[in-house]
Amino acid sequence: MATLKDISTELGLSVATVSRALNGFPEVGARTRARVQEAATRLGYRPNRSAQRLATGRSGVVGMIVKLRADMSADQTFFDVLTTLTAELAARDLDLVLSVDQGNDPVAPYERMLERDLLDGFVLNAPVPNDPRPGFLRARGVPFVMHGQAHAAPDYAFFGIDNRAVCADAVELLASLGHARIALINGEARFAFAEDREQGFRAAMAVEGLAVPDGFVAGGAPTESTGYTQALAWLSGRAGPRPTAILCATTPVAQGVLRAARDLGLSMPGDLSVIAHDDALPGIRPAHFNPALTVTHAPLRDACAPLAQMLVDHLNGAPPARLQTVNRAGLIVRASTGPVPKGEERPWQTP
Amino acid sequence: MATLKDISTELGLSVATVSRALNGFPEVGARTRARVQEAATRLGYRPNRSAQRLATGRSGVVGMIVKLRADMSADQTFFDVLTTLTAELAARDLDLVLSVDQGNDPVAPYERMLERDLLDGFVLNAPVPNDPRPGFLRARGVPFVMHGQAHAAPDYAFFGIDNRAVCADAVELLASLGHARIALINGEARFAFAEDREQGFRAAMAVEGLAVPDGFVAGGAPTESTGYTQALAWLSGRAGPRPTAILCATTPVAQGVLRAARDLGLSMPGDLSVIAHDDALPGIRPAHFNPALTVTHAPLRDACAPLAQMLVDHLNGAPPARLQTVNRAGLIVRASTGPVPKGEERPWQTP
DNA sequence: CGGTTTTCTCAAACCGCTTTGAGGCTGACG
DNA sequence: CGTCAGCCTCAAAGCGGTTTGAGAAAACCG
Repeated sequence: MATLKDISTELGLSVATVSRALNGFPEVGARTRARVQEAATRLGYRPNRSAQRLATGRSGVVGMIVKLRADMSADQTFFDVLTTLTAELAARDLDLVLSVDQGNDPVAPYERMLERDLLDGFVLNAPVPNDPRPGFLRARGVPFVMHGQAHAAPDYAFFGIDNRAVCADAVELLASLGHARIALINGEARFAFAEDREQGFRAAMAVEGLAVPDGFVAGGAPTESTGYTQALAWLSGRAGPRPTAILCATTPVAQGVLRAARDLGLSMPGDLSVIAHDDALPGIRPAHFNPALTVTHAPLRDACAPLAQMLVDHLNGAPPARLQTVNRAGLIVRASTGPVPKGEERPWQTP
Repeated sequence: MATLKDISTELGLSVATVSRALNGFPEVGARTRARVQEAATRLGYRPNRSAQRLATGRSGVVGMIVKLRADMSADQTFFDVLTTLTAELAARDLDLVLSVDQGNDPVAPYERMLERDLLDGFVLNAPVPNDPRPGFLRARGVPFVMHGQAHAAPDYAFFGIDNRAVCADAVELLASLGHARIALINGEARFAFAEDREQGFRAAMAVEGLAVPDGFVAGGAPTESTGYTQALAWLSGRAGPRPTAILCATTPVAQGVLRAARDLGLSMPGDLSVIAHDDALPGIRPAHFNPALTVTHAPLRDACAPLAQMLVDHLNGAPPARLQTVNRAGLIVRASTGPVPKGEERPWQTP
């Protein structure tokens, strides 16, 4: 493997000039630079990361923590982000190293990774309310970007979607179709996004003048069985009048809801409207559900390029508070939503 | 952050002595070593990885390629291995960096990663017959370990299970229960493990004197729908006499088979015996299937610690041909296998 | 044409650690 | 007491880059 010195002797230049030429410094002449670059590609020169890091203090490696549950499984959505992010970072000459963690202390794995003394920064995900990680990393002076929005106006770099709007848009659509009894199967309550969605849901329902009785906002793991179980409970009518529409946190949840409705002999959207938020995970096709699923659509994957770029900018000294993006999910109306069933226009009684 | 030099000046020693004391070299006296270690902990010394790497020529980072399919999804089993492997490597002071690839050239992504000049070695997985990767990496002098066994007696380090025995054990169990019409839903034919399993299956059937007509060895993606579709085809009886037992490549496939059998009103194990190979993926509980699934059991995860250790040993100069392990899957008999149904003991006609 | 900028290039220091080769000190032995 | 191991320690040379301060060459100026 060719080194700077190889190039410099080859060309009769000093290593300093070669280094500058390659790194785009202005002091080096155009002709010299061209010669150097030609020689570099010809000799197959690749900077040695360790040497670069030693000299600059930067490694070109960033980290991410995989949170494992007790059963050793990880969040399915994590891997979609992981793979895309890896590719986006690689395109920007950054490598991503993983670390897995099963513990309860949210910052300990970050601390351990920092001790390995390899990382330039972190990508965080799945923020929770009052997440301790940003404070910890800022105190250590470690750059990071957050996937997801924990609070209004954080002072760090993040990419998120407007989770209040996700539910508000869905409620607005359903209300315009005459629905009054709308229930929500939210994500796991401990995550910030779920908190935001519930707020958006309740606010939009209030705007429409609709009640949300206790028990018709549920939460749980983003799985088919969560949707099935919860929908069965609601639609059996034992908990009071059936909802005429159900909002689902994810498309697998919606699959469960659809199955429950089918099992109960309900037609869609005749008897029940279903709408879900769609993270656009690979291998799940809401458009091919039966009926085709109406969704708010915001591919998780879309966050990766912005996050990668933010992290690069941050590492290059950009002020993190400037590196913030909030996307809005798009509403895609398909066949799973329709007008409220005749005779079911009555809202729930306010408790 | 304290450096070696800080310690050396603090103690009036040279950096060389301090380095040796800390790294356990025999030339340094016990008293000196104790003093150095005390000072190191007192000053909070941490060796600078980059400097160590620059000096030793090793980075402490190994790589792995994630193969993405056209739909951007990755093999589910990959992530189970990935997380466990990451943890096992970290325990041995190695970091794992990923690279994603969607191309057709099997070695190109490895080449690209090598160009980044960051890696000490690779972990490969999912070998195919005549896999070109080992040859490529050996030619480059890059250490690697393989998860899975591509051939009899390769000359590189690998960890695998005896895939012939997986099917042979299953066939032997079923034959002992009187089954004669045994079908196989194998994994994707392009992988080496599937080839081995089919060989094991056919060999064991031959030993039992049982025929395997065309069409009763299928293959496909390791999914529930593969199992459902294939089982439906076989069990409907349109393709000839039903099999009385079905071997499945994975537990999700078995789930599909169970569903198909239920849909057709078949009882298990009364009308049909089912057995699967169980990779022990998190979140899948064959013991809780209905009926509880008989399996050959070999957690993919079990490969990770041996692989990590092999890679460490290899990096430390152990001859790779010595670093080979073949595990044997355990047979766990549960409720999905039983005696052949009365009147169904007749084998298929040899074609 | 001499003097001053500007432009380009270089040698050398440095990052923090490992490793080599040499030398000083100790004690045992003759 | 002189000598020779053996034990300990040291200075110094890398590892492969980046960065500084200075000098040489070229361009500009009056």
